[in-house]
Amino acid sequence: MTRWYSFPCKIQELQLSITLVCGQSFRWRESSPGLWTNVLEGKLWTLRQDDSAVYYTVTDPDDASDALGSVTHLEAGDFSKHACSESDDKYEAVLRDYFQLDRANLTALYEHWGTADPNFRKVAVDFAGVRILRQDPVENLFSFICSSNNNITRISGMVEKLCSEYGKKLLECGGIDYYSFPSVKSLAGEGVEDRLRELGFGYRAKYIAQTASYIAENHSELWLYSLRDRPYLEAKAELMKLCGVGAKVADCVCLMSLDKSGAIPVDTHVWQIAAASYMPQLKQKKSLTDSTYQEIGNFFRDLWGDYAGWAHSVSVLFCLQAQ
DNA sequence: TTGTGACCTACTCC
DNA sequence: AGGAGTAGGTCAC
Repeated sequence: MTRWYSFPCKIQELQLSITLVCGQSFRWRESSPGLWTNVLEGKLWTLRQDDSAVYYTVTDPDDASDALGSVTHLEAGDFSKHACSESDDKYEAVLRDYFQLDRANLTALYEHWGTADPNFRKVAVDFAGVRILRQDPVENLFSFICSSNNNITRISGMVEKLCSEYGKKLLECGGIDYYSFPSVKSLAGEGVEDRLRELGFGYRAKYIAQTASYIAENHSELWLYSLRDRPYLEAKAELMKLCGVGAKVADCVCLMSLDKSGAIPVDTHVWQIAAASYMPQLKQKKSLTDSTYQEIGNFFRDLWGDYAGWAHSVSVLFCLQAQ
């Protein structure tokens, strides 16, 4: 029997429907209306929320008693039939960490950004509760190496292939196999580049294989995690030594898995936003140079403050919606 | 330093 | 039907 847990959480602090699919993580699926499913820390999670709480189930493949009780799917009205326990401390701690609920008060941050920036205030109306996730650095890094010059649909498919090809199968549920994200070591194996080429990764196949080999030979996965304890610019410089990791991807990893809340990935959208609404002098620039890249990041950090990277993600949503 | 073009693929548009 | 254009960049001149 699947057990549902819950903890109190206002929608202004966390909106799952936007946060989970706005291009931070490429693995969350809406397995049934209002239910979000993904693998986290080797377990299968399904989340749901209402105005006042987040509800969740966890299936641990190592726990035999769980194996048959997975729920990624509910018929209408099913939810009320499930008993809902208050919470399980260790599971709740995983989610609180992933959503950074104890790190940042989003309501206060929106207030701060809106006060500092009238443009932000307009955006915030439509996009409450958008948070930066605290992702696993390995998954975050390799997913965003896939993102270059690419679209979200294809990126998601590539990440899925990475998992089914090189990850570990955790369990099957509702006819779907769920995998862990591959380790650096498994991506550093023989023939990975050729295989990824076959799977349609294009030139990113080389980036993935080389980056994995480089980390496996010169560092370790722990090294990647340890960048959480280094200053922003140092962590970014380290990441940019990796093949296929330029300024934008490095900033994505800094922001989304290495705790650098001020990192601003300047992609084509951010460049457009900056030129259109904040820095008109950029309109005459033909391309995004290194110095312009830095100039844009510094501008927004100055405007929005320490959590500028978080505010930036909300603004990008507005830009995408406007298209 | 800044500017250009190539790089893989899949999907959209005409 | 099929070619051009493009999508949350990076690397090499």
